[in-house]
Amino acid sequence: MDFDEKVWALCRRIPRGKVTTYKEIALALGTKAYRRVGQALKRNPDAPHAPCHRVVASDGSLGGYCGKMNSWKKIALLRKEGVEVRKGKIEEFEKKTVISFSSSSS
DNA sequence: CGCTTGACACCGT
DNA sequence: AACGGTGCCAAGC
Repeated sequence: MDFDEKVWALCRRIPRGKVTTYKEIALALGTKAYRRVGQALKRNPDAPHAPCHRVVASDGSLGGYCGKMNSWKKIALLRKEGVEVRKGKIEEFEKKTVISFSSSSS
């Protein structure tokens, strides 16, 4: 289980309608390399299996996974999940940011 | 081995 | 509030 794999694993653990920050993920893995998390998702070999779009920046913004592209389709998808996005920012971000989504399931 | 870069984060101005 | 600079950890050149 590499660091990156853990990241994708966490992403898949994120409940629908909720999001998490790179920071929390990194800390959850026991590190301070927020950037490593982002790169891990970027390299994401399991893209369709890892809802990286549920991972946002600490500001509540989409970050860079699509916020700079015209791939706002993902944003629309987030809204369908229950995550309201305003101008590229998460509504009620602080309330949707799930931290200890942990591995209690299964 | 050392410098630079990177889907970030935080403090200071 | 927006912009700039610095810190974090790892990978690439």
